[in-house]
Amino acid sequence: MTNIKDLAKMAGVSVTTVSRVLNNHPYVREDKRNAVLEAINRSNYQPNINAVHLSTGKSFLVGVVVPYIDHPYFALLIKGMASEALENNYKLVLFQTNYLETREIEALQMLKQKQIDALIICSRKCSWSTIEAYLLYGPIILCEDTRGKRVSSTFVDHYKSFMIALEHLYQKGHRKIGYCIGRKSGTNSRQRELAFKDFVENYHLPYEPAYIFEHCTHFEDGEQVIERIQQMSNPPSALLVTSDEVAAGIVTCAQNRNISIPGDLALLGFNNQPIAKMMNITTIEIPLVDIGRKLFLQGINISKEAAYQEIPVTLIERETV
Amino acid sequence: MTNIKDLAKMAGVSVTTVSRVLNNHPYVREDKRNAVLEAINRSNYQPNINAVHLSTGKSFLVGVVVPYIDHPYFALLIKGMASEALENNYKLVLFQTNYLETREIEALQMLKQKQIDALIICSRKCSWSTIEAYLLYGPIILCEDTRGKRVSSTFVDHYKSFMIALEHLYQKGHRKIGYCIGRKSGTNSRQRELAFKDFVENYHLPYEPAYIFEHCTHFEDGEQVIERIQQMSNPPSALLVTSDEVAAGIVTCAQNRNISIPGDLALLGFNNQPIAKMMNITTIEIPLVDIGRKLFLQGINISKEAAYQEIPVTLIERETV
DNA sequence: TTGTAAGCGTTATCAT
DNA sequence: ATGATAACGCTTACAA
Repeated sequence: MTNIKDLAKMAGVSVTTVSRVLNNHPYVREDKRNAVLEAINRSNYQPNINAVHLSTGKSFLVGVVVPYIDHPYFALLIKGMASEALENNYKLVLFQTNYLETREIEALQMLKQKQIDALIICSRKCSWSTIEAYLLYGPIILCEDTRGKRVSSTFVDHYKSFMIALEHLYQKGHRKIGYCIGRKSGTNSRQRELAFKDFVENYHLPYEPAYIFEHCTHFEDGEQVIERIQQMSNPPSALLVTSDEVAAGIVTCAQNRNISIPGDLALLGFNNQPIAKMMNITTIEIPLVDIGRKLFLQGINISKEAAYQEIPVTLIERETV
Repeated sequence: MTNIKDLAKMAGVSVTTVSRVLNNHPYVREDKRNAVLEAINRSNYQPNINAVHLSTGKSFLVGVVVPYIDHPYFALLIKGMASEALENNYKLVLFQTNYLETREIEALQMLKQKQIDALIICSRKCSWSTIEAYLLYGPIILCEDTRGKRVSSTFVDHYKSFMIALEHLYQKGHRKIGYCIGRKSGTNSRQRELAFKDFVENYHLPYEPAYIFEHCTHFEDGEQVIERIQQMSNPPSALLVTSDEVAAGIVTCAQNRNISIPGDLALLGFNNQPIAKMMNITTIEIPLVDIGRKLFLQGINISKEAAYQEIPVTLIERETV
């Protein structure tokens, strides 16, 4: 493997000069520059990036923490980050955690070890104080409302968006409303639960815990929802579904069992994924790809101040409500 | 940032000794070891991994090239690799290429630059000779049949599996068979096309180019397939669909338009994804997560010889054929 | 068992 | 404009 020293020898210049032409620095005479360039070509030279990293203290790697990669929500977020990474010459290091705290900490450690320049946490299990302890070592960006804290974030106000959705259902005459969610813990989930409680209280509706369906993340999870609803003596008439993917699964399963949508059950999805359009699912659009881009940009922007970007959502009416 | 030198000073030993306890080497007296350990605790020390990499020439990073991350086929492959990476203390660097050759080359460059220890290419656009040129710099693993070439691979014989599927359809009485595929180029696709041609020839069936549907990768692509079929005067009676996701989309769209499955159109999917089970889709099971694991292991195994692992597939009969 | 010192391949500082 | 040389933080002969 030829290195910068070899090049210097071949071109009859110093390593400094080689480094200069490599990095497009000024102050190098044309003939020397050419000599170096030629040496580079002849030798099939490639810089050892680890050496560069050690020397510069940067890695051009950004870590991304997601619970699951094989979930459209996160896949879309990643998509946005990946495209922005490409434009800025960064690479993404992926951490799939399955919501295991130890794996999140591994990612945090990599930040501390300087193997990554920044860490974007799309959804977390670990406590706030854990994260805080690592803030010292590099930017950590979150995809949840962090206003008031010393970390940047791009997020949607899930309280607000849930409220929009609930109000819409109410307008359409629904009084027995439930919702499907991935997990009950987590900042975003708690925001939604709060919205739900406030809504129910506001309109003097009964709070019905059985109307909350957990573990709804994939298409196929729709089946359980339908099953449980069918067993209920007093089932909900409408469901907020925090992922279009799951909403699509519910629609499909409902069709198979001759449950009419929205007649017997109204459905309001989230994200406005392509599948929602195809299946005509009413949904709350969340520009995930765009959020991904913004998250990434926050990660590589070295402004000391924490920034908080709230992303607005919009209701898209289709045929399931 | 405290470094190994500081530790040495604090513990009153040499850097070598510190390095030894850091790496669990033998030959270090208990009291010195403890002194170092204590210094580590006191100082909140964390090794700079880039320095380690430069020194050792290893990065414990493995690159993964996929065209799209937000596609279940690749997501499942990645899932397998990620879990194996975890067990072996490696991290994954993801390259989403969208089948752009330049992006594949970027990944190859990172191998050359030693930023990654190995590169796993799940699906490629670039030519064989391009890959060959980079073989020199580190292991490159492919997810396609590479027998006869000097690269390792884990793959399914798509010719064989397509043949199994086609035969099954034939047995069930189908004579007008078509198939849906992501893209027509690519090693795997060509294998399938070959199988299709041989099959058709074997049974003296007409080769009907219109029965081949390209650009079928996501659920929502099912809609176009149905649309095109409805416009045909002589539509196929059965379809091989190279992703269950798409098959599910076709089923859904068919239901909406009162097309009976398998009555009007039989469907045979691939992969046996969860969605196939839920929607009762007959499919060819391909153990993608397992393939992902094996690919990863090949990447980090430093045997000089190329290894070729063929993964068998099995037909799972359900209700769409 | 321990330590000195030479790498690893760059970039950055500082003379010249 | 150019080049020594130190620095980055670690591992690893080699010596003791």
